Amino acid sequence: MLNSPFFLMIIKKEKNRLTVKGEFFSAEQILSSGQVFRFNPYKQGYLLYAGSHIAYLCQSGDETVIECSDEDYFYNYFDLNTDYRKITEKIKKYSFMQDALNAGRGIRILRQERLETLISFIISANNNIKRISNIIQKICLALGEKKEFNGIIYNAFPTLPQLSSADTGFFINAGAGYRAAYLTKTISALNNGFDLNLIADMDLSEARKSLMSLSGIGRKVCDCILLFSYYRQNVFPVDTWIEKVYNDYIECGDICRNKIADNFEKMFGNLSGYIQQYLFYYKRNKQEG
DNA sequence: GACCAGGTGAATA
DNA sequence: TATTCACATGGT
Repeated sequence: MLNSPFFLMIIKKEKNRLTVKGEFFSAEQILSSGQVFRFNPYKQGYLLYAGSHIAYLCQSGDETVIECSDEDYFYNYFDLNTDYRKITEKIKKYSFMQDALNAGRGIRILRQERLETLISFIISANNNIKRISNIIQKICLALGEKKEFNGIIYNAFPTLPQLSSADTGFFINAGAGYRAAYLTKTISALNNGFDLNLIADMDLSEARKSLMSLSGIGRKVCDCILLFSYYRQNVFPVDTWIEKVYNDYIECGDICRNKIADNFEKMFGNLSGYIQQYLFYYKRNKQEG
């Protein structure tokens, strides 16, 4: 049992199990916020796959039980050491954020693995989330190590050597389309001295310049990688949904996405990543309903 | 068929 | 520097 450092969230950490309580954790909201592509409904909850790990999330009321292969891994993964009450208190000051906050209060910024995030978001370009998930699942099935937890068989995300065994034809066959060539080029760069760990110590512009030198990584994919696997909270990835939001709330015009991202980042600073996630979730779900 | 989905890279001016 | 276009694929 941990002493929770904040009020509304009670966290219990036991072997292979986390218990989370409070308004700032929603399995449904986290999984459908577009950060993560490997999960599926299972029994009363969801199975979630991350790197070589697996978790079963089951939420009833405001309590979520997470049965998982590694409780320390998922404690960090779900960013449970961060007080989202403090963050949302600051965001509340922006009146136009009220609805988005109320709709997605249970969202958290995940701390995902670098290689998996990088490969996943190269695939995400000009694509939709269902297809992205299918493509990644095929890649994991074919290349990832087979694992077992509590009787559930699953595949880990492939390691770099495992990814390197695939050629462009394999990724086309997995459904990646024209992004297949981006993948093999970038995987090749990673095998030839490009060190993802060095990005963590660079300042933002240097990190961007470096990541964007890889094939298939432009400003938006780069910023998703920085936010979801390097926890750079001061980036504001701008995709088609966020562009709609900007046109709705800020100013409607023909401003390019990079400029929108720059403007949002100036407006919101270190709150950028959080605000981006609340808005993405809100806009995308409202559209579907 | 046209348009869309967590856009990028190359060509062009 | 900014603008324009082609690019796989599956769903609506």
